[in-house]
Amino acid sequence: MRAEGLHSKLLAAAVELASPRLATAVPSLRAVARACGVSATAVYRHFSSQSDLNRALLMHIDSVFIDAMAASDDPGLPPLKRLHQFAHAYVGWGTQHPGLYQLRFESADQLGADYVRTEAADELLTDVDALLRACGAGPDVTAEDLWCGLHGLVSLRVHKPGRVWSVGLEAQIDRFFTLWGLGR
Amino acid sequence: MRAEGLHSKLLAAAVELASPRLATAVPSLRAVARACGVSATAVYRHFSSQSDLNRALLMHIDSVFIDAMAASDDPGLPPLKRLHQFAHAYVGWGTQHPGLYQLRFESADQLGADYVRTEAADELLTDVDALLRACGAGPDVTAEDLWCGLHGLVSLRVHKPGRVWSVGLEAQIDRFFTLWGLGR
DNA sequence: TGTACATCAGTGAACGCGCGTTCACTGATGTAC
DNA sequence: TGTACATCAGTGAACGCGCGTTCACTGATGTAC
Repeated sequence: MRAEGLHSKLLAAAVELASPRLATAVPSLRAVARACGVSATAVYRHFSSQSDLNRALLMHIDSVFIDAMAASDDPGLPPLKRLHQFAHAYVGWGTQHPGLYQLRFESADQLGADYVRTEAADELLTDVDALLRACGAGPDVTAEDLWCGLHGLVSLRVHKPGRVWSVGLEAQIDRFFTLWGLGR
Repeated sequence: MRAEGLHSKLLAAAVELASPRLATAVPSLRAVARACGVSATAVYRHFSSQSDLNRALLMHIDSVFIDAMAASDDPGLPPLKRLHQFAHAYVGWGTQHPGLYQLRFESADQLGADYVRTEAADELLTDVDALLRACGAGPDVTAEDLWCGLHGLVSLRVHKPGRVWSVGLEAQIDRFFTLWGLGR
């Protein structure tokens, strides 16, 4: 097994363990090793401690998230269309990877501060804000507001899986946009 | 020590342990016993198992939440005023008891389904919906939408305590209301 | 009123578990001469 | 090309920890006669 091989295998296993609904916290070091069919001590060849592994996991999740957002964007499209696509991609990513979403947006600060490099996410917010301006959104609609709104949608759906909602998720997003004066 | 005494002391200790930011999960049975200055086995006189204690804790948190909402309401006020008060009370409760908020709205389903009796919360939603109608809110603004929006505000603030927001929490609530056509 | 007894809320020791971490080790790979 | 050696990614045994849970127990309180 090549050195690089196990390193990324461990990270991938950690992501896979954290991904589904079940994950209430970061996966244990031993669980990650087990998932790779490797002894617990082998992990220490690649990460100096559990918190080092956690840090790597959270950074990895962050880049997975950023990549998903970037992949959903097409700068050639009109701003309003791009905004809609961002929103749906954000909500889609969250609901498809509830465990990762939870770790990225609802746990990182508990697991230890400054785990997540926030520059990329902040850039994203700046970009979205520019799109909002380009769409002629009112001064009282910021990327932060949009983020809060979308987060609320994702978070509640993810945490109340049994609940029956009176309106579909996609439709609810569109309704938010309409209220913000950003209807289709 | 009277029997009833320890029972509620344990519950109160569990709430206190869960309340602050630190709480990443439900407090352990031993930690609760320790906080009451009592042996771990004493807990079994009052709760049949850890999950029984958890269930009681979550139900207790739910009633604390419902009580806080009820206390903030004054049926004598005009509907719009009542809506505003509900919103601020909801967000205030969440940010003042982040650990409880997290357990009530972002963990319950992970800890074991049907822990929380949802009737009271559903009633609350129904009441809020009635208030929205009474305020002449558009058909595309439901209590669910309001809940999602407010939850997004609370959740992100609670989970990103270090983040600097471009607008204060109270102002952001009012901005949401304005967008919904429910300005002051 | 005093004695015998049942009740029951508490105790402390012990269990097996998964955890993070350490330690001395093994054995394959790569390099120096 | 062959031999000696260093490197280093892996192993398994062991540690101490906090956890939930069990067990036999103690000692105060309340009741029956």
